[in-house]
Amino acid sequence: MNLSEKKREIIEKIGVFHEMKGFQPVVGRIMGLLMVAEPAEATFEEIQEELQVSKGAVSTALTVLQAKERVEYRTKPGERKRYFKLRIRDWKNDLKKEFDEVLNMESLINEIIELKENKESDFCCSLLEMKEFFMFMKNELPLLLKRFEATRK
Amino acid sequence: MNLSEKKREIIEKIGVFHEMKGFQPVVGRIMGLLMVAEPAEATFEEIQEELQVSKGAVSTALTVLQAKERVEYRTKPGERKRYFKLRIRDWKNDLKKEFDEVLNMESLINEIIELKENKESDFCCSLLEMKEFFMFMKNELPLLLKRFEATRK
DNA sequence: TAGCTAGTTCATAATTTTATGAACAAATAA
DNA sequence: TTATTTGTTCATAAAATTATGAACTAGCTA
Repeated sequence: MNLSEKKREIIEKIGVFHEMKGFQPVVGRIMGLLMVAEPAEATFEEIQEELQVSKGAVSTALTVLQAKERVEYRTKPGERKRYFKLRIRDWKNDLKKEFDEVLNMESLINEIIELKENKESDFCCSLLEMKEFFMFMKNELPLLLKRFEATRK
Repeated sequence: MNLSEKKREIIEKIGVFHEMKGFQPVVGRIMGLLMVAEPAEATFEEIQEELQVSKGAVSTALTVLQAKERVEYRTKPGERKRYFKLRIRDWKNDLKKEFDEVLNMESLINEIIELKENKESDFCCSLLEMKEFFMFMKNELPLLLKRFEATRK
């Protein structure tokens, strides 16, 4: 493999980025590695050597990544090694999931509003405004995605 | 204070929600408490009693929340106690910050693309498409916010 | 059959995060 | 002045997360 210093830095950066999203450190680093690797795949052994972590850690992380549908593998004829790669072509679906998650906050906000005895308070007015914003976004985000796709034809 | 069972449940729910965003447990619970409290504020002591945590934990968490501009306090004449409350009226600014953060991914994607020797690969094409999507969103999200505000007049 | 290769599993160790509580500070009250 | 209230700070404890490495499995290969 033998990556450049620059690539190693970016792996760390991508790693931290994914840690912020709740992934374990090794999981994030693997995503980073598969981002900068060229071609964009790596074997179990290459991952282990490049990231300097134990077999167990690599195995666990790859299991997580496959369960979350972020990584898949192919094999080559006559070889038993697996070549792991990011399912990056699914990025639009992942994004839709993220949108949904954020927008599910609307139902949480609703629960809070329902509990409030005084719905006229400043606080409650802000909550209502937030709720309306999320309803608005729920509508608009899919339209935005469609418009983006239209620009790509 | 003496909150209902339902409110305690929602505090936990909001707490977990914020843990997912990288906040410490107590920090998340305090945001939850200040969401459901009526009126929407609480003293140091009330927070400590309601959440059953130590003074140190409350103090540290409130420092974090104030540093991140999520919480502020007021005092009442003749009282030394502070009444902490969420700066919920700033929610639109917080949202803008979150938008920016997500969209900063564009520069990270760019760094990766620049490093690639073969820019014709399937992987690189997906990266380029992602990059274009984030550029598109960078443009459209502020417009969307404006349109939302227009509906509120 | 025995010996590799390519991983998986899991008890335990190392590390990091989070919470505690005692000692302290600063302001007010008595 | 001394006591009380309202917190803060920080060393240490407790808990949770993460990584290790040895033992294992399953499929080839010789």
